[in-house]
Amino acid sequence: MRNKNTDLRVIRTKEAIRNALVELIEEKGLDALTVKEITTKAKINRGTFYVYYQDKYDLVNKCEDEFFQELADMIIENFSKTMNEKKTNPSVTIPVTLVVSIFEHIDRNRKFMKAILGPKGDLSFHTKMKEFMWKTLFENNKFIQQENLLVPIEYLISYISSAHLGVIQQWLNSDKNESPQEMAHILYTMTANGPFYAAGLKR
Amino acid sequence: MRNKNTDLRVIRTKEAIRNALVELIEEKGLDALTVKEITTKAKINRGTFYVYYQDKYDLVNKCEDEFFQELADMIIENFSKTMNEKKTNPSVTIPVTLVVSIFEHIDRNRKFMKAILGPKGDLSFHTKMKEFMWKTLFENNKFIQQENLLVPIEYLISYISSAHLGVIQQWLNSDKNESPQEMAHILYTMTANGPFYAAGLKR
DNA sequence: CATTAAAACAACACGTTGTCCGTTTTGTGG
DNA sequence: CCACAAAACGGACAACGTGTTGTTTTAATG
Repeated sequence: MRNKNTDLRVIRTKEAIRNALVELIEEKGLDALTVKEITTKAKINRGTFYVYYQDKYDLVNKCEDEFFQELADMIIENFSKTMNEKKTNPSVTIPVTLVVSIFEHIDRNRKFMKAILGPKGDLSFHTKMKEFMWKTLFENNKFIQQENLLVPIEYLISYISSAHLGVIQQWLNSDKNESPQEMAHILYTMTANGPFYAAGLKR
Repeated sequence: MRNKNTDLRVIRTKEAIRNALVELIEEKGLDALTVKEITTKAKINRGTFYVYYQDKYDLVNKCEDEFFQELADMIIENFSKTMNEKKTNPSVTIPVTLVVSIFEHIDRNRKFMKAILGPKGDLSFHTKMKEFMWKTLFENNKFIQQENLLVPIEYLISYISSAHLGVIQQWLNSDKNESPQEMAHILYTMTANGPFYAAGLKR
């Protein structure tokens, strides 16, 4: 019995397709690129593309889903690891190490992320990212007490998740390449104390 | 000599095209819709579309540019008006009334804005909005002193503009319909004191 | 009501799409 | 190392949207 997932030809073809996709998104945008262009750049037969994907949107969705699956797996692993560290060093806080891990995972997929989150990328991925951040960072915790809120919760959610996504996009486009640790600290400074504080307008 | 801008047929045709565009963005998204679908829904001949627009992207760009032009005009008017009020009542602050006016202008174009900023809208418009907000709110002012910054300025910019855009999107999708005044206050609370403060986590 | 521009109509070549074939190449398990 | 299943190929197909053009019909305006 042969295995589709280990056949080198399959791996090679799929990789070529995905690399071509990322390049073409950067070059001319997801909307404008065609299946024909993908297969030409990937140097494969156009018919072969349709063996693995229905169309270009099926392709990007599968890439995106894969990213989120790995991210979710990583977070579960990170969570249990942090809990163990907490036993010996109780000062470790989960959210901080979690944010660092998320930035590390984004960094591992930097090319893809830069393309898909860039100005010619996939709008629906933005929404997926915001939803994912919200679910992961705020679901199942007791940080937010409804009765203490000074603003409607849906605006608080939108504010934080959009702000974080915006910072991630900026990070991907910057050349300075701050470390995941630095990025987590930057985000914490602005979210905990407010952008005005971070701008030096308040104390 | 006939005037293209007053001929009722021209006005009717252009309006039908733009209404059809908004509806189709909501229905199936900007990427997926075709010129043929626009003209069918607008009940005009497909050839007529090309008299006024090169393609669907030319159409959305012209709609977007029109929105920004009106917004810019409104802001200039609002600015001089606020300066006059300031003479009799010095407590009036420019940024607050400006944000209120911006929300009012978005509200006047609510259908279009909801579609174009929605999950199937135009990604490049998001960028345009962030750039516009930044230019309008922070250009030519001395709010931010570089030397006082606790985080790199580009991340501060990205954080604030993305957060604000996210709140606007949430507002467009909500049914509760907060007033522009309420929205300006909500945004101020979160930006001045920070999201954590707005969440009741700090004092 | 006559004038004249706008809109409708029809037909065109062109490119992409998605889906077929049958054929050739190639990696893998025995 | 070899046989073979599977993968990749090359080509063909109808269907569809695109952008353009030339002609006819319609309707706003003075």
